[in-house]
Amino acid sequence: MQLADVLRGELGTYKSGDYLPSETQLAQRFGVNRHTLRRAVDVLILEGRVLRHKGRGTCVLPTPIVYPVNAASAYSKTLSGMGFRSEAILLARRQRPAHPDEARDLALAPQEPVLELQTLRMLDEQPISLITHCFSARHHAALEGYGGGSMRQHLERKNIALKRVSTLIGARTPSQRDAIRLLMPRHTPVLSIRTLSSDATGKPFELSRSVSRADRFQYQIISGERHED
Amino acid sequence: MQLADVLRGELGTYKSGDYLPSETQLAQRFGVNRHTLRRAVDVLILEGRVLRHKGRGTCVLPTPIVYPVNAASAYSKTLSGMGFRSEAILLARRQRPAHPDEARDLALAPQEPVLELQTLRMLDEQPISLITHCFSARHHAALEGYGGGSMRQHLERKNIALKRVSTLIGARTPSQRDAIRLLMPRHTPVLSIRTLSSDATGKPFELSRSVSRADRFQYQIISGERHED
DNA sequence: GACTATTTGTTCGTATGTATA
DNA sequence: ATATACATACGAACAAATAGT
Repeated sequence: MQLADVLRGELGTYKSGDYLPSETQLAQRFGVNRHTLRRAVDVLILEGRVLRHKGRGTCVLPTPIVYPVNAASAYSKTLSGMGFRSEAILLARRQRPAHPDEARDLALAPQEPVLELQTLRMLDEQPISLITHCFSARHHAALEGYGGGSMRQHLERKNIALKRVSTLIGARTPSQRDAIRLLMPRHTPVLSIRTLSSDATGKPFELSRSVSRADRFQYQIISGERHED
Repeated sequence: MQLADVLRGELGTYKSGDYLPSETQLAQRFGVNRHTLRRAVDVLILEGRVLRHKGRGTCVLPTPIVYPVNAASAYSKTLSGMGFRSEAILLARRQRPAHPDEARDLALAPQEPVLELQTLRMLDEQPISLITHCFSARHHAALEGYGGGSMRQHLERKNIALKRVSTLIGARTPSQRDAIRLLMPRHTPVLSIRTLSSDATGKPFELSRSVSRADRFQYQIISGERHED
């Protein structure tokens, strides 16, 4: 822990992307065994400050900034208002049969086809959230033109106004796939948010599941306002 | 990882509270070095399944169950309605000068005294949340009789109806103190929730900060209803 | 209370495998 | 093809906490 403290203090002398001196060199410099040094670096990895690459070295990660995200408005609007470049990239679009719980929440027949869109939300060039939107395939026309950007804005252009019905917020460590796509260590917690939204008629329309880096993302709710996206 | 899988599979053969065979014995049985065995056990510790005690051994923890908590009503009510014994224990009560951000949120003069109450919320004998309530010391009379149980109910008996103003939800790993009080490993994420509530006149009254085991607690928001505790 | 055996905690030395440049 | 750097494993020793005598 002492060694980890020293190393953590020295991280500021590197630029993000820099590689630390090799384990052998650092171990020699501090007069400890390479194992001992590795265990100290393990702490920094658990904290998400550095990343080890076999055969290459240990590189320094950018210090994350925490962005509070207001639940009352769309992601993009809040964030761009704060002067950050917000971007949403469409990663995948596919059609598949609904899972039992999806069918229940979206009021579909079991196995009825759903349209699944997966987007990656970036903030200041840094991945923040991985969002999976799930709609009944009946609505595929409304989602035809979507190729990234704000999902809510896109639906508004199609004259569909969504209203949040329920939100479930939890935290966990990311799956390996999620960790890779969010460029984060597996040991750093993520906020996992699941929302169900209905259209103007009150019928369930969209089920969204998102995974967000908790070290860069906080969920804010201002009461009195309605929270939508 | 292979060894960890084997060990995890065998955990079912122990009762919670049992101690595993010693590291030397297990290492010998699997034909690996003690280090290797320790690294496998590290995985189970990270998963929160076992706990190591120096000089004593490695004991098996009870498998946690996840209880969804509806944010729209008081903790206690929702949970007791589900048939779980919910309990809130008063850990500490003290008066101290307000921190700058507390003074800001509660609209106090800098350094003005605040009353801090810390409670531990248990569910089925298991610690779930650690809550720090913070009030202006001017309200000490209203909190005189409180010795545990639902804070909201207590204030209602004093004719104080709180209204949630804002909620900020994040996730992180617990501090050592928090991990100890929640009887959880430091590597398992916690939900950290910060709320500001005002009284009927709209003046800020209570600032609460809570830390909850994310493996046993989820935050649910049902729209349309007001979310209060 | 002192002593001893047991068990986990930590560090070192050494060797070998594997990915990368 | 080679050197470098991280990944993994083994063996040994000692420290520190615990439990029992």
